[in-house]
Amino acid sequence: MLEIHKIRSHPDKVAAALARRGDDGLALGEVIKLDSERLQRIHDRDAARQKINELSRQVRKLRQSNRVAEAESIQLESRQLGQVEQLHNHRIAELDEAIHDLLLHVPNTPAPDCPTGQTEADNPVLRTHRAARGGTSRENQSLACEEPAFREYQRVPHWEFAVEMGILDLERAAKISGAMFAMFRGAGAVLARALVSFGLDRNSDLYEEVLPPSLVRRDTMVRTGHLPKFVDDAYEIARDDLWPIPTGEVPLTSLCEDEILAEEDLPMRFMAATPCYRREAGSAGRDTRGLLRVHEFQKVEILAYATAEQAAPLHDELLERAEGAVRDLGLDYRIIDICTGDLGNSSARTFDVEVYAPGADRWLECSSVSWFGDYQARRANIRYRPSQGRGTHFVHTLNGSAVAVPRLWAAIVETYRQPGNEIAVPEVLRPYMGGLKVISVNVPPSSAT
RNA sequence: GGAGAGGUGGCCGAGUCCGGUUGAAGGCGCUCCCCUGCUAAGGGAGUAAGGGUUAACAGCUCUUCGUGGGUUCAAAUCCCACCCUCUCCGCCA
Repeated sequence: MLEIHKIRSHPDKVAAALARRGDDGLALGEVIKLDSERLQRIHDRDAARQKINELSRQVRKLRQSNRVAEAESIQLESRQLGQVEQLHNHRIAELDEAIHDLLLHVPNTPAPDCPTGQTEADNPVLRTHRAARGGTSRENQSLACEEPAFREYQRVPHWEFAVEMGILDLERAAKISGAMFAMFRGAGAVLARALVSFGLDRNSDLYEEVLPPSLVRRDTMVRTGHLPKFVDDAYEIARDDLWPIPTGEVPLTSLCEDEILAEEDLPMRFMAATPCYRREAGSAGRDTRGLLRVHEFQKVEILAYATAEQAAPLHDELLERAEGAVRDLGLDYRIIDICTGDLGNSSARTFDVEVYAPGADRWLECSSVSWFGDYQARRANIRYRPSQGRGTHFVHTLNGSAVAVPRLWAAIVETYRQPGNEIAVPEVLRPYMGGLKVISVNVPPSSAT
C-alpha cells in the first residue's frame, strides 16, 4: 500500500506515476478527500480527549478532598465531552476503513526506469539465451520459434509423448481432482522432486531454507496483497477461514510481519519449496493443455528483505539466481522487462524469465522477479531500525521463483527428448536422480516375487 | 475436542484481588560521559513505537500493557468476545 504522507504531499507525482500503468486515479482522489476530513476529525478528537484527561485529574483531586458536588459537575462536563469524542471516533473508524479499502486497491507506483506500456505486447525482451547444443551458446540473437534449432523429435508437445511414456498422468489427475491438475509418475515424479532439490541446493549459499505452512490466515493473504483484489484466484477453506497459498511469497513475506529488524541484519534472504494453489478463474480455456497452467504445483521461491539502498543490486542478484537455474538446466530462455501496464499490482519493477518449450512451441513464464519497494512491507508492517539515527523505516521486499516445477518439467522433457521416446536427464539433475541419465517408458515396479 | 494457567518495553520482571501523579518499579542489555597503570570493578546520564501539529527525529498533544469491544469523570487494573502460548486429558502421522 502506498504511503498516505506521500499521497498527501505529492498527489500529482503519485497520480502521474500511477497513470503510467493505466490507473485512472479515481481511488487516489477519493483517498485525498477522505484523508483531509480524517485529519480534521483526529485533531478535534484529540482536543476532546486532552480535556477529558485534564478533567479526570481534577475529579481525582476533588474526590480526595471530599468535594463531591464539584467533582460531580465536572464529571458531567467530562461525560459530554466523552460523547463528542465517541462521535469523532466512529467517524474516524469509518474513514480509516474506507481509506484502507481504497488504498488496498491502489497499485504500487512503478519504478522510474520501468518501461511504459499498456499490455503484455509492450514488454521489451531484454535478452534471449540459446543453450549450447553441440555448438556454442548464443546470446541475443533473434530466435524465431520456427527457426530449425530443434530436431523434429523435440517438436512433440509433452502432453502427447510424456503421457504416452507414462511419466505424466493427466487423465487420472483429472479423475481425482478435475481439470488442470497434474500427476507425475515414476521417473517423471522423480524429475519433479529433483527440480525442487536442485532449486534449493543451488541457492543454499546465501538463502536460508524455510519450510513454512501452506495454509494461511485471511489476514496474511491481505498483507501480501493477494486479497481482497484477487479473491477469485485463491482457494478458500471457508470452515476455518484458511487459505491455501498461491505462492511461497505469501508466508515468506509475512515471516517478519510486525517485526522491527536491525539494519545490520539486512539484507535477509529466504527460500522455500512450497505447493502453490491457484484457481486460475480468469484463465478458463486458456493454456489448458498439459502442464501449461495447473491448479497446484511445486515451486522454490527466493525472497529478500532489504534497505532501499540494497534493493537494486539485490534485484539483479535474484534475477541472476532465477536465470542461472534455467541456464544450468540447459534450456533456452529469454528475459522480459515487464512494462508499466502489465506490472503486478504490488510490484514496482518486474523481470520475467520465460523458458522455451520446443514441443509446445511456446515461451513459458517460469519466474517473475519483482521489487516491491516498501509497498508490501507497509501492509505487513515489517520495519528496520537504522544503525544511525532514530525511528524506523519500512524494509523493501523482493522475490522471484528459483524453480517452478511443471513448466520447467515440460520444457526439459521437450528439449531433452531423444528419438524413440527417451528423455536425456540434464547433467545438473542427475545427482538428484540416482545418477539416472535417460528416462525411458515408465514401467511400474512389480510387486516383489 | 475437554480442563486449567498465562500474554506488561530490546530482554527478564513488579503492578491486576482493593481503577486515579504508572508509558509503566526493579534488574539485565545497549549508548554516552566520569573515574581508574591494564583488566576487573565503580559513579552519573540516557535508552519504545505510531498518529496530529511543526521547518524540525525542538516543543506541545493523542494513542498503545495480546487484539477488538464495553463500563467509568478516569482502565495495564473491572466486564465480554476473540487470538496466541504453556500444562494435563483425549485423538493422531
